[in-house]
Amino acid sequence: MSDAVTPFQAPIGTHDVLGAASAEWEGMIATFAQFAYRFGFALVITPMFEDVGVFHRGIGEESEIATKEMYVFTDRGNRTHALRPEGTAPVVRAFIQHSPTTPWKAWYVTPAFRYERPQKGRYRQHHQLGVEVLGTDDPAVDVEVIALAHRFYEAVGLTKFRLLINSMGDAVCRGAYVERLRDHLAAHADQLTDEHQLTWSKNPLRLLDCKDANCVAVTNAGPMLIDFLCADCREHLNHVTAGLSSLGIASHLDPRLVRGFDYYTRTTFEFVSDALESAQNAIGGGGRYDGLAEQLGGKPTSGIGFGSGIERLLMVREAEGVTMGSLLKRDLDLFVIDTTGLDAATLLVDELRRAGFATDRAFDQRSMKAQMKVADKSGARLALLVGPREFEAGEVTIRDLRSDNFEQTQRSVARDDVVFAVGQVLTKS
RNA sequence: GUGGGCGUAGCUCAGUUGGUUAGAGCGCUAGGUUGUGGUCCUAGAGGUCGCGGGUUCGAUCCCCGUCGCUCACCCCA
Repeated sequence: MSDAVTPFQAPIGTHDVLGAASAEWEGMIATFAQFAYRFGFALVITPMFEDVGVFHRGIGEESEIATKEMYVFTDRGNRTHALRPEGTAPVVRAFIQHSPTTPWKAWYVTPAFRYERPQKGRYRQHHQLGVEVLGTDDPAVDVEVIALAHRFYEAVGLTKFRLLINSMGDAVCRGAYVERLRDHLAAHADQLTDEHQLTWSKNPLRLLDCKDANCVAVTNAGPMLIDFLCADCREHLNHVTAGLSSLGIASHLDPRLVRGFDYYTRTTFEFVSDALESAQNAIGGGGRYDGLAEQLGGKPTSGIGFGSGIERLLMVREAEGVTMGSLLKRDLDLFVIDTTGLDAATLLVDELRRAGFATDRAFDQRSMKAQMKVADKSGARLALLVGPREFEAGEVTIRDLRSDNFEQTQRSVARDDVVFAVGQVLTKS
């Protein structure tokens, strides 16, 4: 006797997508792919894991993600790899490795892994849609990337979201500001929360992201980067906000906006949803990373991108009660019912599928009634019946499953005319 | 990493102040209709009451542990 085996479950913080959710996912990804194509982006696929250095040098060794959230492992060849915690660094690594002509516009859809306790809208494996543009620092590209995100959100039915924007400065002005901020924090360190006692000197910008009232008070009283931008950075930011404005896209300057990765320079942005009560209200974000390629060993190359969480988008869609329906039609055209006990369905289904119709069938020799039920649930427009009578006569019965008076509209056609006949019915509706 | 809530059928949930065979709705299967779905009726299948240990004559219920889910902190998509 074998012992009962406890069934395996998906690992903590991960989830399977199937059933009703799967069409939403497929629709979300297909819609994004369509927008990316429309905006001139091509798909890029990079490995799920990289040398851990790609992320350490990219997102910053002191960042939360690098220090305690990455899935780092050693392979059998003693190489230290990390599962990708985000989408940008690997794409930039690929850019450096292959030197495509610039501007290089790439889009991606990928899982991202972070070891953290799951909660609403936060998982150990989540999925991101995003784009990157390498090789130009034209503020018009910033506008294009942000506009792509904005138009995409609109297309999937979101309405209650805001665009927050800020500038992180560049090599010229950011360093000087960080020193000033550090000095300010040093003078008020006693007012910061315990967990920030180590953070403020190592990564002072992180403090701007804190929601603790005392921290907010301290940083609000201190210097703001927006006031210390060099002339070039200031002009760049002005170009971006003006460009967005000309497209009718409102942006809200948020001088406190900083993001979780160290690689950002100049334009930084985040889309937040007002439809969510929860703490996880960011549906996407990104920014410019003009120093990243160099940090990863490449030639100095400007870059900008954004990423958006699929789980978050679907969550917000639900929270907003989007009524536009499924993003993707996934009902079948045809369902073949075969009660001959022979291989009539096998041949008919193959012919119909080759002709381009979405077609399915039942198995296991079930009764006509049972097969009809399955046909109905499949969402198919037409049922094609082949019973002994049709088989003998060389015919197929076409039944409109979406008609109120299907008895009247049911008719038989010659077996050889089926493709033509269903084509007529399906194109005129 | 820290803290709260919750684990009963595929799903959503009742229930037992500890006591024989644990329930409903939906879903699924079959029949009513010997070749016809969406309505209706009938029947059936499906549960080690998350798992392990303890207390007890007896535990799905009480206690402890554990695993998982969930929410919040932190952080982020």
